[in-house]
Amino acid sequence: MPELPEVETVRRGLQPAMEGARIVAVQLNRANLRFPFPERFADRLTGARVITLNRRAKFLLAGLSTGETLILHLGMSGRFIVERDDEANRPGVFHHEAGRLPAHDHVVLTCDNGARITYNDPRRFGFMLLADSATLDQHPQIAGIGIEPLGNAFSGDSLDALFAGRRTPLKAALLDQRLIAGLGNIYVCEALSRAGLSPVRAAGTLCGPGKTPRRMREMLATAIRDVLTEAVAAGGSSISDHARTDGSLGYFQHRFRVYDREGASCPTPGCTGVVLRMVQSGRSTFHCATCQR
DNA sequence: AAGCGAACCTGGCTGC
DNA sequence: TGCAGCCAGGTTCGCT
Repeated sequence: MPELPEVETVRRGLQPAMEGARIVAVQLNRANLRFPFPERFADRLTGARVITLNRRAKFLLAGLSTGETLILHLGMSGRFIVERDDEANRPGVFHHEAGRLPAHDHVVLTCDNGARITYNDPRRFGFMLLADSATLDQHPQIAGIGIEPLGNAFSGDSLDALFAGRRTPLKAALLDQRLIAGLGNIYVCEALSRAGLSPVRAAGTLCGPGKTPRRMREMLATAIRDVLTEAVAAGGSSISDHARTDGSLGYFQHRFRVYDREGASCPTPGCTGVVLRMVQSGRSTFHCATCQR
């Protein structure tokens, strides 16, 4: 489920329960997720205090008092459930638990503030790792990650440098985490729709000094930033009562222009096209061939 | 070197 | 109702 906005929403949901809390118990219900858990994983977490909870790309990074950082990735279907002692025996109070199978509760962290944080992941594409905080940037999972699209440095000029000489389709280039960090299938489709750019266009055609490529990459950078910002805001708007930590799409899914809208009229004002679905490198691309060139 | 398909898993939905 | 087939928001591996 989780692309950048969903991971950021999960981070904000977990922050009140985790940051400043000490982990007092760790329950592992299996030996691995996508990867095996680190050696002595439970021992290395137990007693640690969570100092910071940050996000990089689609990773959550919990900085611990032990000098290690807990690296979390939700894969396709990972989610967190936060419960408090007084709510522990009232199943159903969390609407997002609908359909949750306890068989997929793989990790349970108990904190000294009474919070119990459960990681549930049916497909187990997610993972948890530990890294030395001092050298976190060199960790294989973190090193080589591209620019943060919501950071101050991201712009059309960034795309000029990243896409130069690339003949790969825009769709694939935007999904490449080594170039831009945190985009996934949904937001790539949405950003290209907003920018009026074809997913099959070669990425390198946005580069160079010309007026047209400059305009195209500025449009794309703006579209990426806007769609992510709006999605984070929409996810955040549902946190008011309780932590929305399940990685679901919140209310933003009702605002998709093209994703999962095959056959619908193109939402671009004045465009008479229809939303099409195609497959690029094994994944669905939704787009309008009329206004996306 | 880059680019593509397959693989890793399970669950949910569609259609016969 | 049952079951086969297809699809899913991510990443990595291995083969052209």
